Amino acid sequence: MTARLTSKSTAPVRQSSVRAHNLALVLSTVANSADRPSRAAVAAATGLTRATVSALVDDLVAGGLLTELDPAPRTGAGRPAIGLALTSAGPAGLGLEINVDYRAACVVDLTGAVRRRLVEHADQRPLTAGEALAALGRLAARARLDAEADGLTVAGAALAVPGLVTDGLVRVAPNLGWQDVDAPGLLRAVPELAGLPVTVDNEANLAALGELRVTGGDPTFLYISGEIGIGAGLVLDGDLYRGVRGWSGEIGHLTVFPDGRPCRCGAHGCLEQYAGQEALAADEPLAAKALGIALAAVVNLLDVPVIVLGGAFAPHFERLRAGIEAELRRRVLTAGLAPVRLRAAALGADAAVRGAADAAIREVRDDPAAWLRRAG
Amino acid sequence: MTARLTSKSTAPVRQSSVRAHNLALVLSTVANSADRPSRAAVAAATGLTRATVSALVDDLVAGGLLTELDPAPRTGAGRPAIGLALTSAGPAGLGLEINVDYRAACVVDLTGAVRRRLVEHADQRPLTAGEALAALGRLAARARLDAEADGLTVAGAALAVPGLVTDGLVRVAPNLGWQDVDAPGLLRAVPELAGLPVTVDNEANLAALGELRVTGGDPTFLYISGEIGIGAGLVLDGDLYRGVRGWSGEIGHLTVFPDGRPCRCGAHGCLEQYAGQEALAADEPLAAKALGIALAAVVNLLDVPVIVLGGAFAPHFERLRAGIEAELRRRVLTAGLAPVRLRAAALGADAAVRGAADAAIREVRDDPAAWLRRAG
DNA sequence: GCTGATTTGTTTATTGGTTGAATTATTTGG
DNA sequence: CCAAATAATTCAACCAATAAACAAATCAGC
Repeated sequence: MTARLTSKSTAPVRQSSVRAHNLALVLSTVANSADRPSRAAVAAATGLTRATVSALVDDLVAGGLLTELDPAPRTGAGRPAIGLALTSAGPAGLGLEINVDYRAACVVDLTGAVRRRLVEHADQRPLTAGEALAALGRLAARARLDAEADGLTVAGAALAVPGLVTDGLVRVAPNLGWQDVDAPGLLRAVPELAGLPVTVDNEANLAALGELRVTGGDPTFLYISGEIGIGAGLVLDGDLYRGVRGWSGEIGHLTVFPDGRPCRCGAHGCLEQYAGQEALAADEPLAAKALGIALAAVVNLLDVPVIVLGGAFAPHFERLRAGIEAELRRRVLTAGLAPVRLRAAALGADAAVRGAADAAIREVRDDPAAWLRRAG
Repeated sequence: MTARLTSKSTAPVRQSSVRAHNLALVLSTVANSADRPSRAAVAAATGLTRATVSALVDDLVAGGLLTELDPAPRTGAGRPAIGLALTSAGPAGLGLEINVDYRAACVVDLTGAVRRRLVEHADQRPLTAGEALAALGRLAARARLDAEADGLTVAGAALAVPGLVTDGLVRVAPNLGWQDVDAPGLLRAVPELAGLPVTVDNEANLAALGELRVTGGDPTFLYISGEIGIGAGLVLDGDLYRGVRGWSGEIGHLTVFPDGRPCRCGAHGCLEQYAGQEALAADEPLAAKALGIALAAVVNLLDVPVIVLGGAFAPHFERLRAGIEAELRRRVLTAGLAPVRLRAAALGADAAVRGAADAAIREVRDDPAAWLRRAG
């Protein structure tokens, strides 16, 4: 079957786009293979011819994205295959996070392995955005040097922040006291990071992306993270849904009890008042019910088959589970047809940094042609 | 700028895919141009060369999708341009709808003009699914013949039903008394419809798609329709989001008052109990508040900038507006940054049939290469 | 230990599709 | 009537995938 490629892009397609797509296809096929596939196996899996796959693989090997494994896995007769695998010495993603009481950096290589992890505990609130980002920049520079000492090349960085992000601008991060901060710009100002592509995103979004890497099977799920606020990251078919302006996932302010407790946002009965970190710590009896009501809304609306509880929810998972599931059974219209699956997050407090690093390396995985061009 | 084409498809890309994409690109560029663009204008708009555009346009003209307009719009010096426009005599989409008290068919041509509209009022509930679909099939056959008399060729059909749809199967349509009905199969059994590609979808989804065509500017919005139940269709960036199993948009069973009135679904406090057709007719005082709470949830979750009230809500729009907007202002976290826009639907009761016809003709617009292959 | 079967990977000619430059066509303005 | 300008077409070159033939490296059987 041939691809349709009728994506909504208004850009023309040339032959080089074909190559770019097929390079990505080969790379992801190798990445998703359990064992080390041969060129022939990749050809069979993708539908491309062996000749084409050979040419593509040669480019990817030359560009340092794939490696040929000498002791190839054998079976039956015939010329022995050459195993292919993602290289662990090529490009790497640099994940960064800035939060209320710590700064963190994380380096992930193309295989998804965490190669470096640096954390500095310190209250960020007394600092200006510029000061905090300068300090984070120093941490990032150290991580980059460390990574390069390991033979890695940092291809790009992504920054996780607890706030609303639009067009690379942190519009507002209440818990940090930030407003309209050009975080990527300030980071790139650090000499050791000059020229590095830097993106910013909401921490819940990136944590969801981190969970995706670990999750394996489910490409569509809602990740809900309880930190100071409650945020959610929605992954639809392996891609983050960010909303039109990047302001999606504000599940903490879903109304669960319309005339309930007043919330700092000005409304009444927000989920955050019943299942926020303080409520959880206080063993608030309504937490599970409130979560169940809010999550049922998400499922009714979006038909999300899996919900992952992360952040501060993860440690309370077993306690909350029954209550949430009871509400889901009652309130989800299609619960009878297929129950919603509830899971605790596999990653802990470092989900967001980890996800940020994944997001950065993902750019290379999704568009290897761009990397090959850069690498020359 | 070149397209990346790194869609998640696991299919290989060949040169023919490039042509398919660029054919669609040219067609949609012509469709979205206010005036009749020349080949040169299309080239400038798309980034393709004039030579390529000429070749593509020739194919589209030969295949009966575009027409050259003799009196081209003139300006300044130089050889006069040949205007291009979608043909109104080529392929057409056949929209079908079956609902509690009527059957309907609708033919829309490539330009989006409604060319035929047939409605039969009759209670469908006493009929079996087979009987109802046979009757609808006769209506569809008539619409098809009428369309062909007008020089149109029906390219495909889409059917709107008030129920849950998965993989072309109507899993359950409570108000019709249907369960696990292979509606496309039964329709194709009608001799005059043999060989026609038929799809099924939920009525709210298709109504949303119908509204998209009329709406013009906003490619992302939530359409909410109050019929017997309350359904919603979510259009993200011009495409319908159907959920993983096609069960999205069940907004009628969002919880608005957790311990409120019992609902036929077994839960308590569902939106439907406060803003359903009966509640609206009875001038239920809580309708606007309930709608506001539910819609605020959607916006917080998905960052949808526009909400369209359709179906039974449209006539009550002015009465409900202030109440809904007040709740949105209170409960949407980002309301201060950019208010949610609320609109009454432009289409009336025929939104779903109309949307179904649009969905059918959309297939041709999105993949003209397939049509050209079929047309020979 | 040789021979044939088998599978992997590469080479080569062909095909399909876009590009860029040159060419032709048709108008306006002086 | 000619020059400038704009539209559309033609044609050689290029790029990428394909199909088929070919080379390489192993196993199985005698």
